[in-house]
Amino acid sequence: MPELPEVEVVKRSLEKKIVNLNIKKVKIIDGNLRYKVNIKDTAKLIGKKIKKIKRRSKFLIFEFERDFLILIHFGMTGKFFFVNKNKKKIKTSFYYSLNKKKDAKHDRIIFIFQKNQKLIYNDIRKFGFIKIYNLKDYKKILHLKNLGPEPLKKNWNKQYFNKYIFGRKRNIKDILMDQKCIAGLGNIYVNEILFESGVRPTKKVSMLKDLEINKIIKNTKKILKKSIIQGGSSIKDFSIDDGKKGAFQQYFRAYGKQGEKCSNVDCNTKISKIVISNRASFFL
DNA sequence: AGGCATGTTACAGG
DNA sequence: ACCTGTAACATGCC
Repeated sequence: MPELPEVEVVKRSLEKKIVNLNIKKVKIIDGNLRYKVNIKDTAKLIGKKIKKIKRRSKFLIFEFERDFLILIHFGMTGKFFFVNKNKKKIKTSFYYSLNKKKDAKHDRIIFIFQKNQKLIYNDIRKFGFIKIYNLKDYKKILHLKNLGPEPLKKNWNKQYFNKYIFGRKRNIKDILMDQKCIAGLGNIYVNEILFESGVRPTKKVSMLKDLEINKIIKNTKKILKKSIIQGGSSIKDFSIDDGKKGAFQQYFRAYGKQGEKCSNVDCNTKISKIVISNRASFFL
């Protein structure tokens, strides 16, 4: 799925397209996402205007006037297409085939606005979800309740991290993947952050040196910021506005690089791949 | 054919 | 109650 940088890029793209548009109709083609989407729920949105789009971790939040909000998670393969007034279809996310017919096969939910503008939620594997909540229940949303700090905010810092890992026995990779510790990282960025920091993913958090912790904190921010500027990563194919592609994948130093020579100066070691907690991990 | 894939969460056991 | 590890979800690609 989209990790934090990709979701942020989608958020910025959608802000320019759908804020202040009124929902005229919601079409459910296949509501069997991670959580069932019902007509009864989507009917509440008819006639409502999207006032604001927010991001928390890998979640997107559309806020409507007064009463409702929708919470969106892309799972592994969720994405949006926006169809504008000229019927031009613009993808705002990643991971799809180059075959348009195949693509349309996975359109799941369609939000229709005035003048035939549409926002299409497309999801191959259907791990993603769209949930509707009352705005007043914001604080009760379980998905958001237990999330750790945003990596780009000040509360992702050494003091917090030291406190979090104190007494824990897990390895650093699992800890960074854990959304309760830090929200928004996934397998790709955790691999990149640890590689950049020179810390093996298998290292127990109790064994981390002060210097390593500093590097991990600093590189989290550095790598995520750079990726957002680059328009996120595109593993399959990814375009934001007007078919521009995310470009951060060309800066990957670890993810998917098994067997390749390390990119550090004067380093001839090949990158190896192992599986940790069922996820591929790349390191020296 | 079998393994793998950018993720979350329900559940079981300590 | 907290901490940790594992399986499950659905689909396509190599």
